[in-house]
Amino acid sequence: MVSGMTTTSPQGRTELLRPDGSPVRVLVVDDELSITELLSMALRYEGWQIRSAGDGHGAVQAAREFRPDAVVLDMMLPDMDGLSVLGRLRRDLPDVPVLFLTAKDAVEDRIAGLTAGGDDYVTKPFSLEEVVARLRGLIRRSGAADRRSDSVLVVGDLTLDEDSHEVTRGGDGIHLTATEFELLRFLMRNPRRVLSKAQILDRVWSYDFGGQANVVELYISYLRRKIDAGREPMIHTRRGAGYLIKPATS
Amino acid sequence: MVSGMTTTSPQGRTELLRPDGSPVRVLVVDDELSITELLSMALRYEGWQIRSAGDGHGAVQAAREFRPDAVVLDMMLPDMDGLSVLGRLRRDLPDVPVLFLTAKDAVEDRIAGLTAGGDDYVTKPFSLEEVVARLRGLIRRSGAADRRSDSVLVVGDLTLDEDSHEVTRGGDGIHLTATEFELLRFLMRNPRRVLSKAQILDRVWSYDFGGQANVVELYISYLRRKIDAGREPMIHTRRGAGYLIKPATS
DNA sequence: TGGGTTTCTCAGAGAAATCACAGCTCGGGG
DNA sequence: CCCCGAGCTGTGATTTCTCTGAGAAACCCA
Repeated sequence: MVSGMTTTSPQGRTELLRPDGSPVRVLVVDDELSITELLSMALRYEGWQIRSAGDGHGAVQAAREFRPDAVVLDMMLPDMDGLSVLGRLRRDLPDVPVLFLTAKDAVEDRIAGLTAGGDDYVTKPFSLEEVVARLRGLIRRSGAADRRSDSVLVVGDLTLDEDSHEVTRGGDGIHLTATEFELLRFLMRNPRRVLSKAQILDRVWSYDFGGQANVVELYISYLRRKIDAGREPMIHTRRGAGYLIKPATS
Repeated sequence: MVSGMTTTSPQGRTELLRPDGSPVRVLVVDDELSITELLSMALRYEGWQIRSAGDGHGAVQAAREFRPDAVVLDMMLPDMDGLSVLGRLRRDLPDVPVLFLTAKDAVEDRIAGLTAGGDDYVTKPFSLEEVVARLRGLIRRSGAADRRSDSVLVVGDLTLDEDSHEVTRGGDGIHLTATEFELLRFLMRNPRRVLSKAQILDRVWSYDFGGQANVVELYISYLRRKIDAGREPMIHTRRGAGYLIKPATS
């Protein structure tokens, strides 16, 4: 394995690697076990190496020995407030990018200041696609990952830019809402693979979504109107199994 | 012998092996003995090494010493809830993929996040083919077995892709329904082997199927129309014994 | 606060898949 | 050569799945 290249995950997605070819390391800090579990699972699936901590002190200690390339940090920890944790993390790892997890009603301007340095944040409850995407962005921009693997997904004549959120089909710009964008990104990250409605719901909707399963059908319908409208369809239904996206010409 | 390759079993099926050539290990956890029995038998038949447990504590202990490559976990256990079991399993085996078994009507009540990490689930009552297929997928993707073993079954000029659910014969795409797909997959995983109607019924239909036995004949008929239509037949009847599939040229 | 946008529920229409049933075919033993 | 039982397949009823319109509620930005 050549050092610092991108390789292909079992899903056929490209994954980030460090310059020496070892997997990217991410530290997950949250006091709710179910959240660290959820995130660890999802991030491991990206091919990353994960360590988790349940409080501020654990986080600082773990950071010191694990030396992560990125940190996911809940702002509400039992023992220390988020800013203190951040300060101590930065003492050991000055350049590590941090993805903050905050409650929806948290003070926005506080966060705004924090993310000024290139960090980012998501509000709870989040969707896994969102967390993974932001984290990928942070790691990519921090330079921890070697290849400036580009942020554009391409399937056939359809493109999706994860940075600018621009989507085009056959050169024409297409406006998508946030949810539509997340759904399309998930599909495009798994081209030619059947994704069940349950999988989609798990990845694209927030982990506490308790609604009707047919939102997936609904959003697939929206996407088709925008992406496939009057063209060779790229989004296909596998009745009883799920949906998949693939280039029109095949 | 290259490490992590696939090899051919005495039956002619390709089976997953661990990098060191030893059989894949699977832990089955369910409190209903009939279910663990059923699964153990089916999975042993795959050439895998099986251990089973009837409750959460047993599962955790078994995982610790057996060190399985995958776990089949019923979400309804007498002593602990599924998430706790999962948490403890993950503490010892951070990367082990898990196939969850859930009641059909429990689907709404939050499977959330379960499939998030690349794990998967099936609802009870399940068909054995479904369980085996998902488990194979999980193990393949987890990297416990050879990563390059792709997901395409080939018999003669007939191919079946377990990821995209695409089926082709002589290069032509063929559309199959969910049940037809499962049936063909079972046949193709046992090429040149006679499979009795009872075996087929047991593997492809749910274990609580109570219908007429001639559904198998019916679906064989459907399959023939689609894959043998006007070609050298690949699906053959062994009167009084069952059916088998084999390459046309032989 | 107010209007446009987005998300989501609900429900009905329509399509597709599954399966029971029944009559027909075919192969092989006597 | 006939008969019987196993296997095949057409018909159609029923169930299940999917799509989508309509509208309510939440949200966002000015």
